[in-house]
Amino acid sequence: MLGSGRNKDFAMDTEKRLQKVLSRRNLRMTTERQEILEAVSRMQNHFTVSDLIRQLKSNGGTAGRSTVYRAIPHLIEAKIIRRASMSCSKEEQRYEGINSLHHHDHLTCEMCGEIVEFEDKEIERLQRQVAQKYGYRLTRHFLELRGICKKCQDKIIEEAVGV
Amino acid sequence: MLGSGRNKDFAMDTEKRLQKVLSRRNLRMTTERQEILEAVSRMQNHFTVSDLIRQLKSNGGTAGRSTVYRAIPHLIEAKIIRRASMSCSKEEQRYEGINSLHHHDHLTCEMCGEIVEFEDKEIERLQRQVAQKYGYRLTRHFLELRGICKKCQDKIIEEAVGV
DNA sequence: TTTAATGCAAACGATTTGCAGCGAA
DNA sequence: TTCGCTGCAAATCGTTTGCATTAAA
Repeated sequence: MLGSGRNKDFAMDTEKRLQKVLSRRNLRMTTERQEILEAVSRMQNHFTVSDLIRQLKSNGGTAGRSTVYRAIPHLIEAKIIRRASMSCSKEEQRYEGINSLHHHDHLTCEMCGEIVEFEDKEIERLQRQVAQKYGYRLTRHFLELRGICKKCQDKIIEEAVGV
Repeated sequence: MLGSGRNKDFAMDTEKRLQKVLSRRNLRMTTERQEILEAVSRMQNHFTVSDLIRQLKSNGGTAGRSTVYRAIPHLIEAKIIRRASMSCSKEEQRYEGINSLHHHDHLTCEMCGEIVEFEDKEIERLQRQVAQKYGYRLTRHFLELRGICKKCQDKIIEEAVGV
């Protein structure tokens, strides 16, 4: 039941999907929310709320900061964006657009901040297996690997050896 | 008995490790930091800074909130505690004591908040494999599965069916 | 003695909220 | 005409920081 329904949702364009989520709760599609959608569609990689607002303003948008914040839960529910990093508390939350069914997790370099996106079906299968083992129905997962990328490893070695 | 004996070992062991981390940076072991260690050793599961302070105060400690916050990075560096949850944005950060080398991840119920700790060597092997594939040296990972536990699933069904 | 550590209160910064006017349905 | 939506400013709240004082080493 979930499968084909979800595919259909993804085929719908983002405005329609947001519309659907909104009307399900008797909420309204406004010009501000359209501006926000437009800005999201223009964002390339990961972005913060501040990034999004900058994009929105530079495109003539007038929506305010709190309006953007108020829109985010709906955008997430409509699967238009998702949280992109589990970064710890105080940092500004990062988001990313979802433009396909292609799910991925992140591998972050702790020195330079480079982010590699990866997908591992086997890890996801094992996650479902773990949830099942404890009687849980899995709704989502957060996986972020952190490490040191090749370049930064080289940099460390250079500094140590002095070459 | 066993309990207090373990606490003592934990306390002795941890004090040494903290000492080492501190002196490496020319920092000092103070009575407040000992109080905090003591409180950490008394915490059972996951805890917030507020929980920790409550424990500390109830045990006669006098260390203030900012002192606890200032101690946390050192406790983490000494591998005495670690972050326990990827809690999103505003929630108070959760920590947990590390009393053995036994590593685990978390499976959280999104309705009742129950947390199951699990360990999956195979998932960890695959994570290392992913990091290697991109030339990264893995330093750590954050994995949190979220879902609905069996009890809450039953509750949902009861409410829907009206039994 | 030196200088890190402490408690307090004020500051921070991302996010949320109260409110009075505005606008979609 | 409804109510939900908006911008604004003020409020939250976990966390950090400045400062004068205290206390390890």
